[in-house]
Amino acid sequence: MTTMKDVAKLAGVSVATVSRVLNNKPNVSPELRSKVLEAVEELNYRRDRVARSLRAKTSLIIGLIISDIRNPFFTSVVRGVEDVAYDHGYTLLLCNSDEDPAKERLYIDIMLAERVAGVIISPVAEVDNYSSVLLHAGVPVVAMDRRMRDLEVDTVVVNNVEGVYQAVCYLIEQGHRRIGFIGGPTRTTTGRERQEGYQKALAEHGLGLEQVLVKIGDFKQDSGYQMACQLLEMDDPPTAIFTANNLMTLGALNAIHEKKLSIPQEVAIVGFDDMSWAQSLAPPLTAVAQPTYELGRTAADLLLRRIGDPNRPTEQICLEANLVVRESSGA
Amino acid sequence: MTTMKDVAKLAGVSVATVSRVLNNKPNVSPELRSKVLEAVEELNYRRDRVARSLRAKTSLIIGLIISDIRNPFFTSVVRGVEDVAYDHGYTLLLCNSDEDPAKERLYIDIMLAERVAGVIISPVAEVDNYSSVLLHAGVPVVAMDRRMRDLEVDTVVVNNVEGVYQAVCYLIEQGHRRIGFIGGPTRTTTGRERQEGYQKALAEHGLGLEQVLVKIGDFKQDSGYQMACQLLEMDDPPTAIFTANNLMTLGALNAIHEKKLSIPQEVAIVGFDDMSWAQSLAPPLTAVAQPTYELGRTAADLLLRRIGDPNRPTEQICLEANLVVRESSGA
DNA sequence: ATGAAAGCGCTAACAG
DNA sequence: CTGTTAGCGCTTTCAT
Repeated sequence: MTTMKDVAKLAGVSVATVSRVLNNKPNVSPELRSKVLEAVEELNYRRDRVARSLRAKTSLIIGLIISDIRNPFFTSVVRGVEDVAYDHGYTLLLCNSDEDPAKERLYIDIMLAERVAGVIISPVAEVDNYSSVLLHAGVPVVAMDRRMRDLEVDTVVVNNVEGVYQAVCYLIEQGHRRIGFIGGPTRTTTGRERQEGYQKALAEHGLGLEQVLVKIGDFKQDSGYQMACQLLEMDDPPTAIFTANNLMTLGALNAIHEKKLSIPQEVAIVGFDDMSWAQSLAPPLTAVAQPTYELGRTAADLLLRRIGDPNRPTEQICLEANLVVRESSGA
Repeated sequence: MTTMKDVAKLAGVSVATVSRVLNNKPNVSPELRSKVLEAVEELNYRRDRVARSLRAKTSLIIGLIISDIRNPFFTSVVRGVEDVAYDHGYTLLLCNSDEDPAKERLYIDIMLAERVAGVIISPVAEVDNYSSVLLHAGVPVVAMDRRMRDLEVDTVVVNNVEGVYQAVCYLIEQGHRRIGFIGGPTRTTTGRERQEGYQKALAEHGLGLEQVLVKIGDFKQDSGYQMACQLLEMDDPPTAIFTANNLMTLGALNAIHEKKLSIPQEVAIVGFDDMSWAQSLAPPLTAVAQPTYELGRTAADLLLRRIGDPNRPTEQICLEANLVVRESSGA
């Protein structure tokens, strides 16, 4: 492995000069600069990022802590983050908290130990967030998809309330009066805000909130299935169901198919999060589309901007979601 | 930030002893060990992984280079890798080569610069692989999903030939004689092997290979759509189509739906890779299921074993795929 | 504008 | 069994 010392020797300069050139610092004469660059080329020198990180007290790594890497929603988000990071020379340290606070904590400690340049996190819970240790250590943090309470951080989320509100209004306009809701954990802002959108739509149309129609799942496929079964097995089942994320939608669809109910005639369904296969479903799924890739890009942008200027005021960005009407919601 | 020096001072020992305790080295008396542990606890000390990496010449990071993070196939694979890595204290440096050799190269250089403990890669191409520089630098490498030629590395792949063979045989048994094939890039082993399975099935049933029925895409959704359109617009279109990965299957389905052809009556379809939404499609999709999560776990296992013993003979593992028959392939 | 030199926090000889 | 010490490769004062 060639080091800066080798480069310096070949170029006939000091290591300090090599470092200056490599970091695009001023105060290097053009001649020496090109000499160094030549030597770098000739030796095929690759700067050691670990040594750089130790000395500079920060790395070229961005930590990304998400709650379920298997969810296609996050996949697209990760891609957005990666694209921006790549353009700026950063690489991603990917962590899967798996909705587990202990795992999230451990990963946050690792972020610190790896001296990452910053962290983008989709927090497991809204409060009691261990992310504060990152902030105290001076590590930039961006909350993505889910907000964090009591913590002054840059944030980018989707307008969940409005997205669900639109969808449920649409169902009501289609004539539905009993609309089941399969939500996510209330410890997350996404879980609570989506439920809020549901309640808002009902209230504005003078429909009472029936607690029995509200089921809370865990954003995973199986809970969508379980909750849908509960709804459909009621004496007076809902004529429509809204599912608060993509995986639970899939689970609910399985339940509906299993019971051989026709969509949307016997039960209509609208899901949060539009996926690439939504239009190939039977029937094509009406869904609330969120700008997933943009969410990732925006989070990375916010982080990079804060890394560049740690003292700028924090920013809260809310991206809009929009309803894509297909056939599962009724004619 | 507290350092080992602080811990040593509080525990009344030398930094060497602290290091020994933290690394579970022998030759430390139980008393000192517990004293150190106490001090670590009290100071809430977190070892600096960067300094450790610089000195130890290796990090606790595993590099993961895949070709498309947005493909749900890789998502599940990543999860498998992550689970194993997490259990062993490693974290993942995630890189998305995007099927771009230049990006793959750049990421490989970064792996070296970050002194990763090892790299799991799903190579963009079978030959001319830059991964050799990793090997030369002594960095353990595992090829995953796709093989690398001319390079002696641990490898874990899926039995593509057999998987496709089964599927195409099934279609033939259903009475199909003209079966279209939408394949992947021939620079990848997955692309070539899946085509091989198709040809093998035809040959064994005495059916000639019609080049006009073989279309090569790029494993992305749009190419599945384009190629399916080409097939369906022929004067004498195939009565069945096999698509060589999940995204192209989605694209082909869109083409079929657009042309209002009924599945499987007017055209049957079978895809490679079984996804969670396959059974919710219209009609439920017959697919070749690969053990994606297991693929990731196995790759991580192989890598960890090589890190533990760099001189062990390389291992080639082939996981089996199996056909899941649903309705899209005909009665 | 350039170079010499002092560490960043840790591990691993080496010495005792 | 324990401590002292010499770096790992780089960035960054501080002189010049």
